[in-house]
Parts: sequence; C-alpha cells; structure tokens
Amino acid sequence: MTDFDDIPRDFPGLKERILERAPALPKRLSQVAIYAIEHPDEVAFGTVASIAVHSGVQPSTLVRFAKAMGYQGFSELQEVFRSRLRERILNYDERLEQLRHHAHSASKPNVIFHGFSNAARKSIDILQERLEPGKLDSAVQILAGAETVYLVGLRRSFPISTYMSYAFGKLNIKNVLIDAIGGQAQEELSFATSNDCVLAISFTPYASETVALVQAAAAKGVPIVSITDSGFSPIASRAKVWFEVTEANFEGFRSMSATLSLAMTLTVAVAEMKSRRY
Amino acid sequence: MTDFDDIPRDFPGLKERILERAPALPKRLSQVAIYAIEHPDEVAFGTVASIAVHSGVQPSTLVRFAKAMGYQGFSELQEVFRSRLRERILNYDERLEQLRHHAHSASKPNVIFHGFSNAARKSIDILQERLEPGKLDSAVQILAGAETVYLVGLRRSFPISTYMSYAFGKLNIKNVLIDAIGGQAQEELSFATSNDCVLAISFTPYASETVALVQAAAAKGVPIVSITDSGFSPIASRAKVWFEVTEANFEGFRSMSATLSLAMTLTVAVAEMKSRRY
DNA sequence: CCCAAAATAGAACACCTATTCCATTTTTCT
DNA sequence: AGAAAAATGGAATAGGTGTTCTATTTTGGG
Repeated sequence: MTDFDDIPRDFPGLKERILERAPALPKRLSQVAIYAIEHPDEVAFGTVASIAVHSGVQPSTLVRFAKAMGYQGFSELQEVFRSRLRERILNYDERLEQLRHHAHSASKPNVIFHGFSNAARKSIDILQERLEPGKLDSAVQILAGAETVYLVGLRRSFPISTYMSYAFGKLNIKNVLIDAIGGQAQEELSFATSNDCVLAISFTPYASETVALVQAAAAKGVPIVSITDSGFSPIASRAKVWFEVTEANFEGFRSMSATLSLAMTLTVAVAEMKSRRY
Repeated sequence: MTDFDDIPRDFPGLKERILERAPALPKRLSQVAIYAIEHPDEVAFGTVASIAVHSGVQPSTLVRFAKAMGYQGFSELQEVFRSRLRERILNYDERLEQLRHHAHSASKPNVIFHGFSNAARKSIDILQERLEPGKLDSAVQILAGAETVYLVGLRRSFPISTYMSYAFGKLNIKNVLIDAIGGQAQEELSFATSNDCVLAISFTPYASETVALVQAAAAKGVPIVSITDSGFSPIASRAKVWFEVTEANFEGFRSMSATLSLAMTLTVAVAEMKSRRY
C-alpha cells in the first residue's frame, strides 16, 4: 500500500524526508517535525511521554508522525535518531585514548603522528569556532581591491606565504613573494603603494625582519592584512584587518593547519571576488 | 554512608572510576565493567535486559554494578553513558549543514573557509586511519640514518619541503632544500650519495622536474622516501618507502593538511631518533 | 452553511522496564 | 575443614513503555 521499502534508515535520509514532507503535514504533525529536527538528541534518548511533553503534543501524535514518515511505529523512527549518535565522530580525548589502547603499534613515530594530527584537527576546530565572518569578508575585500599583493612571511610562516604565492600565480592574481633572498626584502617591498596591499604572517617569536617590513609598509600607507597569534602582536596593531589564529601544539611543535586553511581561503576567495568584477 | 557526592557525571570520569575499581571487583561485576568499557554505545541505548544478555549476566547484576560505582541505580549510570554521545563532535555533513543553517553569515568567503576546514579535517582523518605504522617506522629509520637529507618538492609541494627544511635546520639535522632556483636543481642533487637520502613529495600532476630528479638519484643508489597520492605515481615506484596521502578537496582545491601533518611527524621523529644514538 | 473527511486528544491496554528481594552458591578467613 | 561473609541467579513487582482505539474537534469543498 504505502511506500514499502524506501524508508530512510540513516539520519540524513530521514532528515531530508522530514523537511520535504513537513510543509504538507497537518498542524500537530509539523509541530513534531520541527521539534524533531531541532532537538534530535532529545528524540534519540527521550521516551514517547517525555518528547510529547517537550514538543507540546500528545503521545499518540508521535506515533502518528512516525507512521506518516513511513515507519511502523515510533520506536523504529527513534532507532534512526540513535544511529546518528552512534556515527558521530570521536572527540579529541577519545581519539588519543583509542591510540593509547592500540598501544602495541604505538612506536614513537606513530605517537608523534597522531599527536600532530590531533593538534591540527583541534586548531582547525578552534579557528572555525572563533573566526568572525565579518573580518574574513573585509580582508577579502581589501586583498581583492589591491593591484598587487605583497606576501610577507618568513621563517616558520614562509611555507604559508610560499603556498599563497603559488596559488595566486595559478589564479592569475598579481603578487610578490618577499623571500628575503640576498637581503633584498626592503627593496622588494619598496614598490608597494597605497593601491597595493601587504599580507603579513607572523607568530611568536615574531621575526624582526617581518615586523620591520610591516612597519615600513604601514608608514607608506600600504594597507595591511595580518595573520598572527595575538592582539598584542606587533603586526596586528598596524593592520587594517588582522586574524587571530591559535594553533594547538604537540610537544612544543605548533600545528600550521589552521593557518593554512585560512591562507587557502583567502587566496580562493580573493580570486572568486576578482572574477566577479569583469 | 558511601561516598556521597563524588559520583562521576561525565563519561571520562566514570571511565576512570571503572578502570580503577574493576580489578578489585568480583567476577560478574568486572565482567560488566569490561563490557561497559568496550561497548559504551550499547550501554547508552540498550535496556537492562538487552545489556544483560549481551554481557552474559543477570539484569540484577547490572543494577548492582551501577551501585558499586556509586549510583542509585542503573538508569543513573546509563545517563552518563548517554551524555558521552551528546558531547560527540559533529561529523562532516552535519558541520556543513550547520553552516548552511547559519546562512545569514554565510558570505562566499565564509563558505569557502568552512569548505577548506572540512577538507583539511577529513584528509587528516583518512590518513590517520590508513597510514601503516610500519611504513612510518621504516621511513624514519632511513631518514635518520642519512648523512644529509635532500628535500625535493616543487610547485604545490614546495611549501611542504620548505617547512621541513626550516624544521630540520632548527633541529640541527643536515639537509638540502632543492629549490630549483636558477635551474640548478640537478647540480644541487649531484652531491647526494648512497649514504644520504632523498625525501620526495609530489602529487598529480607530477612536476616533471621532480620525477627527473628522483630518477637520477635512484640511478645513483640514493635511498628515496616518497610522499605522493597513488601507487602508480612515478616517484612511488623508485622509493624504498612511500606514503599514500589522499587529500580531500573543496571546489577542486586540494587540502595540504594531511601531508603537512605527515611532514611534521617525519621531521620530529627523525630528530628524536637521532638524539637517541649519541 | 453544512457535511464528509481528516486530524486530534485522551483513555485503555498489553507488554516491557528497572529494581528489589531472598534462596543458593562461591569465596574468604580462621 | 568449617563458619561467616560476599556474590550471584532468578523470581516477583510496581511502575512506565509504546501502541491502539474511539470519541471529539477541526478542516475544507460544494
């Protein structure tokens, strides 16, 4: 009679079905639909009675809702909400513990590897939570408006500026990588004007040369975008927009993954914005 | 009477308590302890009856176990197992959906940023699952045994080799970064002998220069360690040890985070190994 | 405006729940 | 070896479970 075996058994499938059918559902049932989507954890763990109270509905309505979605009863639908929780990703501590548990294969290099992987993941998560969307937009606007982007990042940050220079090149965006080869850094930057832009990347301990370059550029009125690790950073104060990136570390070696994600974002977003104004 | 309010309410705390008390527990109770630690999802979702069957124990034993851990009954203990699932981290699809949900702040740059962050995290997860511990150990052994490490990685891989050269320098490990400045790459590598080692990094489309350099080095009997994206890669076949790193991509731009984690691991692990043989 | 159809609330019910209790077995100590 | 203590198995139970059923309300078309 009804749709017989296309019943969602995984959460994304069920969610899709709920969202698709919800608008056509009667009042109480769509009320349940909204509650279920907004409180999936409650649905996974609660009882018919408790969920009914929280969603302002009779217990029988929940059963009718489950049937409207194609299931035999509420329990069957609840199982799908539970599967979602089973599939969740382990959190940091659990990953580390899991590694320690598989300790037979845990030679020192493997421990180091998992340590760095965790630090990288954590750094990215933190940045993803903290990055203010508005800052990103203004930085992209400044960079996309520049005639030439001067990339300043030495020592530990040099791989990042190198990557950006490579990617900008591929994307046909005029840029100069300040590599300080032969001590020519100041001269390389001397061509920059207020129509250009400096993208500076530096972390504690800030390379003195980077700081000097940024100050010189700022004095000439060149707009500056900075990626650094603190508001007290000497390259933050001079910048029009600056990003705070806190990299997690493992045994004292800081990750660079979050910075790299941000760098990739800036390059691609700038290219995307430039391509719009043809 | 009993310990009155130091009852673990979060999973890590409970786990610690179980592991700490398990050895002193009678047979059936420790049987439950083991089952609970090994099948936390079952404990979170199951009923006393179902868990009892799966762990080969009477229902009453589960209640006694919960009391032995300090709780009033099984349900109270189960709540802690459930809290663990609530705190799990969102998976990739959920993160992207969450972003789409917060669509008011989803300017193009922000979408790109979250896309790259997800790609990075995913790449790291995949590598963490697939990397064979043995390979890592042998690679470290080869690199640590080399007099000088020659780092070959151009174009997209150049930031990685640059990073490694910087880190090796800081750690007092003799290395040469082949930067191909002035077309001197072949000459730079010509000093390498079988006592040295080449660490080659290259991904599709393999830079022809990197391939040529690796072949020349291999012909001279220089041991080669490769980081690449497929067993069919021209730099994999010549290598003593090679790593397959599959980077997730966002809108065609591949992440580099997994490669970077691996690179950091190799540098630090080599330094660690060298410092042991004084 | 009325009536048929759909949706809902709420009570009724059969089943399953966690928990308790106590007889029996196992362990521990003298 | 024997007695005391601890641990266990399994039945009993009170309360809660998901589901069904039906009287009542709401909706929507002629």
